[in-house]
Amino acid sequence: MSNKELAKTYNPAEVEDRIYQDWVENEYFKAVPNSSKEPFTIVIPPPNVTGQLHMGHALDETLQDILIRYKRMSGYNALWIPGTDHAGIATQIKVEEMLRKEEGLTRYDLGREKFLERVWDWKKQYGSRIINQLKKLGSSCDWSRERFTMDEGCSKAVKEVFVSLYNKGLIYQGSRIINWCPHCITALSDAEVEHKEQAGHFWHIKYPVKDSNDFVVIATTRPETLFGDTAVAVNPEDERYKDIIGKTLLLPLTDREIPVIADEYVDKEFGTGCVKITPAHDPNDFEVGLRHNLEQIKVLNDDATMNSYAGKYEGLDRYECRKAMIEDLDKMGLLVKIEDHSHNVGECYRCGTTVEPIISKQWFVKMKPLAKPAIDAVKNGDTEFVPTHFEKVYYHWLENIRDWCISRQLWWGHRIPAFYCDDCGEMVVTKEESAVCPKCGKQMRQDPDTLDTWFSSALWPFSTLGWPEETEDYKYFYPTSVLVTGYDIIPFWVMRMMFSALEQTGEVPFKHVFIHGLVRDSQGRKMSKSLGNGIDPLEIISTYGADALRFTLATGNSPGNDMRFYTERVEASRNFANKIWNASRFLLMNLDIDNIELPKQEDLKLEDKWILSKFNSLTKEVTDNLDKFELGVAVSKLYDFIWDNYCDWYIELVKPRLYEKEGSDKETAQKVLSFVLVGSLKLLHPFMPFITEEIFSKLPTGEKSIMISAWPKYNEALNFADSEKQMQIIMDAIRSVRNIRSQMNVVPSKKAKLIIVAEDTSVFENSSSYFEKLASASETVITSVKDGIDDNAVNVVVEGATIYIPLDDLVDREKEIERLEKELKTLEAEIKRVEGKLSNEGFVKKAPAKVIEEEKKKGEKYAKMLAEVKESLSKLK
RNA sequence: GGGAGCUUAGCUCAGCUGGGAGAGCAUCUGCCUUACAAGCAGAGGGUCAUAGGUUCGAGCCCUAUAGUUCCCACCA
Repeated sequence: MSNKELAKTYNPAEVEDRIYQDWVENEYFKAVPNSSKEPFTIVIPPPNVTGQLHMGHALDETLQDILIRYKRMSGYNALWIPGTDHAGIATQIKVEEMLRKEEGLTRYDLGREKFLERVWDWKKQYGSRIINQLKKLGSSCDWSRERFTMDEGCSKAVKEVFVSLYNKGLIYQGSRIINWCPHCITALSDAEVEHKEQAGHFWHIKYPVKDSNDFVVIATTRPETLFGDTAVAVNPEDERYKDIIGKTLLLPLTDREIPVIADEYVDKEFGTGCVKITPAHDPNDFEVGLRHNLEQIKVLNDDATMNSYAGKYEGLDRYECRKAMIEDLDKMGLLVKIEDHSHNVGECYRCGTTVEPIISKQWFVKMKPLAKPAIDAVKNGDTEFVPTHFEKVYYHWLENIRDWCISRQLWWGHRIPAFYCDDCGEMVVTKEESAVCPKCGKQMRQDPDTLDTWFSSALWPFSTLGWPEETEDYKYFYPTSVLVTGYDIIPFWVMRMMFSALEQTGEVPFKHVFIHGLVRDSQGRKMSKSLGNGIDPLEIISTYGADALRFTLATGNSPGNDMRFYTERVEASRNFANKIWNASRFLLMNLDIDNIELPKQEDLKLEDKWILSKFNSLTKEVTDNLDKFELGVAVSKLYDFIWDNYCDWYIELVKPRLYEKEGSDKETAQKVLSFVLVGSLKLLHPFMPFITEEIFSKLPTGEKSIMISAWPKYNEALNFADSEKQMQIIMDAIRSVRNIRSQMNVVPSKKAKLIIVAEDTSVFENSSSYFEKLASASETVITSVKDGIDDNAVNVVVEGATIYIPLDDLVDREKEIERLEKELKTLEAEIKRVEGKLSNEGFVKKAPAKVIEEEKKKGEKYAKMLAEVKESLSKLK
């Protein structure tokens, strides 16, 4: 196949990898600081190394790549930094699972060091897998800058931030109620706990009063925490329990005695009005405990089995214990009743295990002082959310935030840079690898815990640019331009990047936060492994091509909204790619010019001016939409323009000119076709990079690659409003003729004469070929007089003209009368509406002159058309 | 208990600051017209959730209601 010829259908598999390779080899993705250009920077939301590409990533990366490619073509120094996240818990769980399945080992069998080696092996394998998958999508990341949250630079940033926050008193160690996952055996932050409605029970249990036959009844949803009770509380205002305050209760199943205390916290109306207080296992009880100086008794081991405080139940799992003790309480006559009760239960966001609130010594970030500037930065517009309503979510989180528990009892992650002296108990926080006790000179032991994986993610926008060093990259590319991410991780990530950046760099990390929704299945369900309803983006790419996938994800979707994904939509996208392919194929078959340039103004014919003018405004609109993050709107305008205006109308209109042997008309048509195609390809390139590049390479543009070519600019000289309007009338006329012919069941092969009687014949000047080509006209007469037309000719009325089609032998009189009467009715209704509007005093007084003028024109137009229709009807009858 | 989003054609969704409702798919009719049947031409189909309000004018702004989805929340 010669260089110019294209295959009949577009085959993405044949071109994508080759083109991507080419881009990489030419280093088109690479960005280096250059003070003569304005930077445009995006850092990728780093996918987890555990994962593989799913539809959510595909959407996220597609949107980013569209923005990056658009800005790169627009002359910005566009940098897209790729990378992956070590994903502390997620990865550790995966590797532990693998070890257990394949080798029957636990991490403890291997020991910390060996285990970490295995995780790094895993990371090498899977981290590169996801990077390769990103490339399949066409992502134009600067791969020379690929980062990992645990690489040297990021680790350095983590230590820097930890130490600095610690020194400022913004990081502290303390014993608090935290969320504990007994499966992952680690503390979790509030954000990592998902609350789910669960059907549970209310167990009503008698606590006997000491030296009395009396008892109080408490209601609990977690009876097993009874062993940690150190008081029962009632509301001080509660008349029912006034005289019991201060008395001592015998805690069932134990030999402990606990007091009855009074505390405002208790709601008289809820439950029995008596609350068991378990300071070590409930955040509220913890607070009550502090107020009343109660002992904190922890009854659970790290794996949620009962400890020795549970007496004979020691060693049982929390739920087994619950079952056993309830049976025993029942036997003892202490169980009053069991009520059904649905309540929210916290689950680990990684493994789904029910989380236990447990008192534990952990590291925390003090949030209040950090939250304030982060709120202000959005309030004063330094960072803007798109769409803006997500700012509310953001504010809500930050305004109600509690201290962030950052320590994790995991091995995989950034080790907390705190060191302890086993001899004197001294603690040192330092960036150094090791520490010697400043008091007794002994080698210190590093904190075994690691940091929340989001601690390093929070630094991502600046740690990836070399911070804390004042690198050229950092100075030039920071702050970044836009962050693209799903609304589901605003609290995990966006918020934390905001306050971290403000605290560390004194600047917001990005100017815009572009939020997208979730990709759901065809029934609107979340795609998930357990449901098995996930659609693999790579399979879609191999069947339909990356461009079709990207186009689908970018189309019909507005910022922040979820979208449904189904293959019929991808097929439509693939068909669009094929349409462009064939239009280009057609052009190449008819192209004998060797450069792309605009013809001279005087050579332009009506249709040329029309398409150029349309293209010109398209350029403006698409650019405008992209600047406003309206990617879905932009891409559908491109679709309509290319398919409808360019292919279905313009190409058809100029075909006769192309088939001429030679001449300026032919050459002009070729030039306009090429110019508009190249321009359209450029506008489309961010959305469909591969096919646009492939076609571009076949066209005589003299440029090396579309991805580094210049973005089209609006050009006032190409604004032909009059031609657009004239063409519009002609197109309407053509459609009307087609419509009539179709209604009369006249096949296209049956040509018929057209007589166009126009008020102003210049509107239809030189339009004969259009009608012959597109409206099956055998010949077209354009006249201003209505003489000599067969009374039986079918006619159609358009703005400023009536078109007669002598189809005598073919016409069904009855049908034609019916059609005209219908037409008459609609016109009358229209006129009535316009008249009603114009006779409305309020409208005439208050509406803008432009709108009134338009209505008046419409009225005149309809009146003329109505007269024509009436005349035809009277002739037929 | 708070908060947010959604409700537009049979289905999935667009609709930018208020000025006569659109697309894709599906349906029906006719076309293999030398770029494309993954195509071309034509057609049908919508009291824009409901009820009020503001306005000369509301799918769009305001209020309430219903349905739906999601987020947040320490009522044991």
